Amino acid sequence: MLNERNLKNLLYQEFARIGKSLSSPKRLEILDILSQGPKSVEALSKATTMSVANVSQHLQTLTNSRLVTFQKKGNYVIYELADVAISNFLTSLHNLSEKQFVQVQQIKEEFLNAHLGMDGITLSELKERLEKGEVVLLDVRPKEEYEKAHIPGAISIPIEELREKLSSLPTNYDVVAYCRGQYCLMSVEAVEILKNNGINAHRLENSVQDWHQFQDKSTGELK
Amino acid sequence: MLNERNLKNLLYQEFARIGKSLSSPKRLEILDILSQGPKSVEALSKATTMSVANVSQHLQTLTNSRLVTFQKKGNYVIYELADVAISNFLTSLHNLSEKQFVQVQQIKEEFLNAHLGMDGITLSELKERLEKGEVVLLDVRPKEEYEKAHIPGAISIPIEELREKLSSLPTNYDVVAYCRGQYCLMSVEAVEILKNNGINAHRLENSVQDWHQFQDKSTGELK
DNA sequence: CAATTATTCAATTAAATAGTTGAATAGATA
DNA sequence: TATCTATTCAACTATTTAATTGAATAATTG
Repeated sequence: MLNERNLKNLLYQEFARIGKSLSSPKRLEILDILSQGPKSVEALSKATTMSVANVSQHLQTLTNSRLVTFQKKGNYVIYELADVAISNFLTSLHNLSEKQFVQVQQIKEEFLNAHLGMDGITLSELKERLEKGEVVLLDVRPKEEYEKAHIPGAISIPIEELREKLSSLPTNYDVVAYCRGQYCLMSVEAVEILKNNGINAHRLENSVQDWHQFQDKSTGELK
Repeated sequence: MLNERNLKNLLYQEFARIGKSLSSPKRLEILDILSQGPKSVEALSKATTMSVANVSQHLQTLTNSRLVTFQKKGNYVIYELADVAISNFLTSLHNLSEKQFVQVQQIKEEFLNAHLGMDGITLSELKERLEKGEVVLLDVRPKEEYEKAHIPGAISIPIEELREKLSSLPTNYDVVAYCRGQYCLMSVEAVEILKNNGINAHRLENSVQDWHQFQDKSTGELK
């Protein structure tokens, strides 16, 4: 019988398929890593310090809830997020989580402190230094995201390619790296790589969206 | 020991607290109902056809993950969403889910078919008829959401108050009801109430955001 | 103050889930 | 063809979870 109650049950069951996928910390970490770009099972296993079999199992539940897709490349199976929308959704989960739990904020700060010398930079500092031509702004997200939208003046070097392309960066400028926002760790990694190679680097913890809001606000004030 | 791995584990555990809350169809339904406004345990129990004890238990997990808050009102305990951001987050979950699963779309359509005579109206039809002054546009979301943003020309009557305020509506105009978008059922209920009271009503399945996008696109075309 | 009402608590059961282990596949290489 | 490698499968254990039941609270009403 397909009455209203049953229809609702069906609908919420479908919604919950995604929720179930997001209910395991390990799966959330896998999704986060995949939001940096496609990865093999083995690579995910290393990055998360989980057994290969376990990662494989998690990837199957993620495949079932259509959050990831895969394709075989020779011996390897390469997984990736099924849609860019998923990356945005994860970001909003992070933000919501921070809003509800003070400890999330604290953990993040401890994490940044652990990465010594992770100097941040604010949006207004960035704007000022960009206008003076003092800094190079580096977008380390996957190319597609950069192409969709980026902070004006930014150049794109996805984190995966940063090590190879270091030479294309000027050494006499400071570099400011950014990615998707506070809980996006690609910019943290980027700053570390840059510093290890003698380039003075800062992390911008804001996202493209934050930048737009900042612009709207400051032009709004001028009126 | 608080090394990088442990920090990551902690962080993803926190994120997963919210995910866990979203992993049960029943809890998602409770959240959806609460996004229409504050409700007592009993009211939620009736609306979901779950036992009171069961609803109470779910509400406790939701309280623990900070998605809902409550306050005692005499004999009753009134629960509500902890933040407006949660309502938006749920909407994006619905949209993501529809994107990933064709069946979600199908279930929705069966649901609308089950509500006989649920005539929809498109954004461009609405615009035309609004300009001609043929229709009254009715926003049935909670007052706060209307105040934050609404489709220009819309009047606000939250679904909870619709029955009492029916008399304030003109009977010689068609009414178009809208709420948060496709999976928001308040507008469905509104159209039913209106029709039952001899008012010719249509449902707009778009959200305020959809309307903005529609405006941007149509003004864009004029350039 | 006894009865009523709304909610929560505590204990139980059945089902679902996460992680481990070792074997099975399937593609690549030698 | 034999061997190696990346991944998946299947079986199992330990936990966690959802829902039910009946009792316990706590505010309200007569």
